[in-house]
Amino acid sequence: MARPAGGRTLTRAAVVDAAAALVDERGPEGLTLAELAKRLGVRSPSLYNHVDGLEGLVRELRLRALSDLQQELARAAVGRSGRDALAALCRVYRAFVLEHPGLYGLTVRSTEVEDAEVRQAGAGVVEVVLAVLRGYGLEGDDAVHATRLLRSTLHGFAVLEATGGFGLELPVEESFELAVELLHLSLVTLAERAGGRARAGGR
Amino acid sequence: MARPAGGRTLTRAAVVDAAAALVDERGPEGLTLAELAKRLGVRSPSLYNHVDGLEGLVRELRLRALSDLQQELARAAVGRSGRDALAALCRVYRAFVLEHPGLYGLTVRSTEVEDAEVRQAGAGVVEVVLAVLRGYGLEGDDAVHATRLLRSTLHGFAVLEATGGFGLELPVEESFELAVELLHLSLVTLAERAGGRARAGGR
DNA sequence: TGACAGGACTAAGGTCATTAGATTATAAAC
DNA sequence: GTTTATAATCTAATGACCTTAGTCCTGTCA
Repeated sequence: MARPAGGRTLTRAAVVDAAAALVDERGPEGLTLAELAKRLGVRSPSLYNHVDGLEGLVRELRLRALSDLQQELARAAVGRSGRDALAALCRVYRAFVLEHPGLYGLTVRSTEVEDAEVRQAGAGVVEVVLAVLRGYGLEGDDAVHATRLLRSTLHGFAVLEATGGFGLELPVEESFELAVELLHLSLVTLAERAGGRARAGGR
Repeated sequence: MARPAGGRTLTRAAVVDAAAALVDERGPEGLTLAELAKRLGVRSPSLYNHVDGLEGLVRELRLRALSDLQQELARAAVGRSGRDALAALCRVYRAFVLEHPGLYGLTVRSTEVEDAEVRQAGAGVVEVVLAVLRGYGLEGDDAVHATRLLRSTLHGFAVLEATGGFGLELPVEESFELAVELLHLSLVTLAERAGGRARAGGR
């Protein structure tokens, strides 16, 4: 049988779906074309008809992760502003990483080559964060600084939690809510300062 | 030649040294026993005399990374307190990750198995952070929450920066200094609240 | 001087990614 | 309805890598 009889053939989306499930289940090490093919009931060379090798597959997963994350963040932020928006954004971010640790982990891998599409997908996520910060009255350089801080905290917290980095008995939930509150405070402070500078004549 | 003539033989430390250099240079993907052996002028099976396979080597590197990081953090924090200590700690943390991205990256890998030694090495790092927080008057649960926040921010910032996650022209340096300042502010706020709760009778 | 232990080697097996070439089912064209 | 083309699958084969088993040499110690 050189081609399946049932009329049904594999599709790129199906491959990426299965790969996403696999990497979340087994981690980055467990993401192999061999195992993926086995799950799809196919031989590994067949995957090359739908995906450009392992590297291409990872790229595909990265794009999907960023796109999904952006979508969820946007849905959480819409209709809210200020502290509400921040809290919703943070919680969704954390939940995403905890639910899709493997997929999210691929996001970070150093982009050796300049990949415009991946970069743009990343920019989409940043855009949502920026929108929330606009609710604090932050613009320009301050907004960029704040975005970096926010992303750093969220990324760091979620990754450390997902990899078991918080080894204590104290509930992680509380730590997270406190972190969000302190972030809110920081953003308010930053916005006030920026406002002060503006009123003083932009110096 | 089944054994080198010069009387000089390989040592575990030499293997780990070379591995650390390799992973910083080529990233986690580039860390292979084959390449490592080549650099050490030896065949790959010979490495098994000094290290327990690739997995054992990674474990060794993880221990070294945590130990080195703890040492550098401790040296930075000693003799300082409060904001000075915090700033020094943060800068050293960031510098460490930027100088040893590959080595540091191994630190995070999910510890599937409960490895007491690795966990203890991680606890050593946490200890230094806790010591700095004590300078803010933070103790108990609050100190743990604060440690989590601090580690999250530092980890997130450094990793995002090291992997090229901050793709803009705005200087990362400024963002970092601002983040440290806002962290300081958050810690002060948290300490004040804790003090207030204590004076109110522990409620 | 002779045994022994440490450390390097060769040989070999297994997993994986990847390429090349053969085969066939579906779909389009006639 | 038959023919042709395309697309997707397969088998076979190569090369990188990790790992184990077993051999051999060198330095040390009794």
